[in-house]
Amino acid sequence: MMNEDSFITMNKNSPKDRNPIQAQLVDARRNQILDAATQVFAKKGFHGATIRQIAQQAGIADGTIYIYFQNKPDLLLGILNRLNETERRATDLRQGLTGDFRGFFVRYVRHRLTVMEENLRAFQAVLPDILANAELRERYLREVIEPSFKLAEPVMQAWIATAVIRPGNVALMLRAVSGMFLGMLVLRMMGDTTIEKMWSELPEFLTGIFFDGLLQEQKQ
Amino acid sequence: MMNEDSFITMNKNSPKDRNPIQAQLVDARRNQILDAATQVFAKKGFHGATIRQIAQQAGIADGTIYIYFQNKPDLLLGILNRLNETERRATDLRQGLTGDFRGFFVRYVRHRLTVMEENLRAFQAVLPDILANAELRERYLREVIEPSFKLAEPVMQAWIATAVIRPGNVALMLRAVSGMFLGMLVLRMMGDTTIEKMWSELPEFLTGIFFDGLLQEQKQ
Amino acid sequence: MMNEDSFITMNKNSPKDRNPIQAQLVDARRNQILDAATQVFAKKGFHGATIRQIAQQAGIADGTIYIYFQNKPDLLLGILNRLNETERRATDLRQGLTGDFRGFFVRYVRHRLTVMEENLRAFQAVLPDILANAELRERYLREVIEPSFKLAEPVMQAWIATAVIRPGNVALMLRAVSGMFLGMLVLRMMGDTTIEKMWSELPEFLTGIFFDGLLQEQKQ
Amino acid sequence: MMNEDSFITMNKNSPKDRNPIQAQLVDARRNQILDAATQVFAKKGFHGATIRQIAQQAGIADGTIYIYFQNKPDLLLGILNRLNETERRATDLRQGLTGDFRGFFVRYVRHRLTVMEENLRAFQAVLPDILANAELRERYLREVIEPSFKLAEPVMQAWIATAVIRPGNVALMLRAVSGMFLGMLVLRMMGDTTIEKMWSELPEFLTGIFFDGLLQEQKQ
DNA sequence: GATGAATGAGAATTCATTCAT
DNA sequence: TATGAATGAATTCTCATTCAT
Repeated sequence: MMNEDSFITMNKNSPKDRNPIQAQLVDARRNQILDAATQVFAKKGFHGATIRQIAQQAGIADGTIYIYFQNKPDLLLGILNRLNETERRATDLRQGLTGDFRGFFVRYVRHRLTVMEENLRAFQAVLPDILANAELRERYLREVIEPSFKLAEPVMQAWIATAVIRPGNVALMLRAVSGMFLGMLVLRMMGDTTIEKMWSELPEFLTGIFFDGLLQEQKQ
Repeated sequence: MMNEDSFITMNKNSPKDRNPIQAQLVDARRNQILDAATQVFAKKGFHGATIRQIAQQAGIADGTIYIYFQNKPDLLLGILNRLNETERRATDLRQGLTGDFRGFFVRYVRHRLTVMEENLRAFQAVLPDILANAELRERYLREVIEPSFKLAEPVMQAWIATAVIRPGNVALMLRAVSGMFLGMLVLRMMGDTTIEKMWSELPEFLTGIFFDGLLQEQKQ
Repeated sequence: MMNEDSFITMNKNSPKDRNPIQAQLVDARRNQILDAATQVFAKKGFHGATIRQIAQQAGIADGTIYIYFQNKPDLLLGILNRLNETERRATDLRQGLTGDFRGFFVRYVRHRLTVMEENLRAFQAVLPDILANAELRERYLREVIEPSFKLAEPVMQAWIATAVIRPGNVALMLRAVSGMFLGMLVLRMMGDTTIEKMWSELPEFLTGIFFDGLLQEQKQ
Repeated sequence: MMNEDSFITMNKNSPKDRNPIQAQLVDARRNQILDAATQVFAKKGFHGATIRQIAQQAGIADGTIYIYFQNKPDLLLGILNRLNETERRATDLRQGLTGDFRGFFVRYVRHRLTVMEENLRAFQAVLPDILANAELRERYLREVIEPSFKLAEPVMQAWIATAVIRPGNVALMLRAVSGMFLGMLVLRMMGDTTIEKMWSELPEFLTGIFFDGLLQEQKQ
């Protein structure tokens, strides 16, 4: 568990660990820059954005960015890491193992979608280049997607074991659920206004689909 | 006088005369270039790719590309349009209005996923920059996504009217279904091997979810 | 005299001297192209103009131009040569040697200015590059300016000899007169509207200056 | 809190603080670049010159030019403006309103011609493209030529009012005088050696023409 | 640490010219 | 002769990154 975490988080090895105030200042500056980068990347895309624009958005000089980040791609990684951290926190499924399953599922979906909405700009900044860039893609897969599947799998297994959900290909089920989230996110990023307007109603709606399907129950 | 004039102005091979052959040649060349662009974009991303690389991949000179496309972004739109046409030509939702609904749905999903798989490289080449670039995003939304929703909406309505599927927010249903496709596509583009290996089983699996949900039927 | 002429005029050595109709056609086509080039050069400048624009203006294909001219600079030389021919014809001063001097001068100035006005576009096409390009400059100096000074010098001398005009530096007088023409031309090319509107009154006005000066005659 | 903020936002060397030194440096660099551009334009013409050549001549990197000038045409305008300012600072027509008119005129002509000679390279660098380019032409007319006519007009009026010079079309007189300068300049730019050799005698000579005309005074 | 002027590699694009048809 | 698609050299301009102050 510790191991997995370690490669995700950040700037522990700042030059002066000893000075906690220093470290805080450095972190504040890093976040200030990452906020600016997120804004600009989201609006213009990674390649459309220039260091100058990010510096201006952050209210600092171009060169200052290079004190806190090695290079431009590093900014993207920085955003990605912050996002991953959030993502990780959002993948806490332990509470769902007990109690009302449908209620838990709705709450979980709502939580995920809220996190997504809050980080929409960061996603918009980062996703295109995750898709375009093999290295980033690999990294995101290993560091975020696969770990969260690994986390969710035993939970899903438990639900099957307790006869809550139908036996089946667990891996595929997980991918269907998270793929649905991802699809909604991408549609929203594309500018689909329907999705945007209905975002808060999605949890119930999607839960309905996953629990009951779309069909009329003509079974009797 | 007549002679002189006619001699000067009569161009034997005026563009009109040889239109059909000409048009074929132009189309072939355009496709040759788009194929090359697809390859290179998929490998390097839109911005990572250079016109030179695309020209080399196509086996032509840099300048030739600019005879067929105004500029680099136009290549992207060219790929998009071609994809779009393929899609449009192949999709016929009307057949689903009669007969076995579940069977139709499976076939439809299989068809979509097959098209997606066949054009995976093209999607991978194009999607990141659609997401990154506001103008492309806008165009894609208006010219591809919204029209296809508009096409599918009455079909969905008909299914509700014939009591095949449960009444509900049609717009949201459509988005759930196509979002699911999109999600699967993106997961696959991200390199998820499970999705890749199981791609051919997705149609039945997804149909199962949309028709029956995930839950154990404990309802009675 | 013959020698001097020979390097100014054109395409005598067209491939087929023997066929006079051929030659005429070739000349017609050459002129058609030069007319087009004059228009486009005048509007866009030599470097701003493209072969394609000239071809379109002439209503022919790009490649056709290269049947009649070696390259783009050759078009400029072609225009220059046609202009020089005109210029040469305008420098005929022989009639001025007898009769009413002031009347002759007015007529001469009017003639020059008319020729200039008629060829304004050609000048506009050619002058900038004569000034910018050392080779063209040299050529224009040797082929047009110096010969016409040489032609005018004895005439001026004769006028001094007959006590019509005050003795003085003949070379400078000639340069003052033709420089004045040139200055008017350049001012007009620059777009000065006053000069343009008053163009037809310039002959009398300039003659007035050259004959009487600007001063009030307070001599008595 | 105060501390943190001040630490982040206080930029010791804000542009305002070091304005005077900064401004001088910027000016020096601009002039260095304009000098180089003048040299290269004069030798190769505007289009023949490349940014690289100008940068090399200035001893700086290509990109540096773009810190001080938006683009290549802007260099031309920069040269123009500098010329313009030199001109403007040096020209004072008011002194001519009193005292010896002929003496003033000679001095004025000498001054103009000297300025022209000193900046011959710059003129040669700039004039061809002013003539060739419609936009530059327009700007030069509005921003340089017309204002200087506007400046000189009342002076000329005053000379008429004080019966120094003969009444007449003032606008045309001004154009004749400045057109004469322009003509001399262009003849010299064309490489006429006579003009070049006699440049220093032009003031008296041209004054002679404008004051007395060319004619023998046979009037009595 | 912070600055921002300077760098220069690199890319898109244009266009004169050629040549197979 | 006439065409115009193809060529590819050459050029402008951008921008990530460095480094002296």
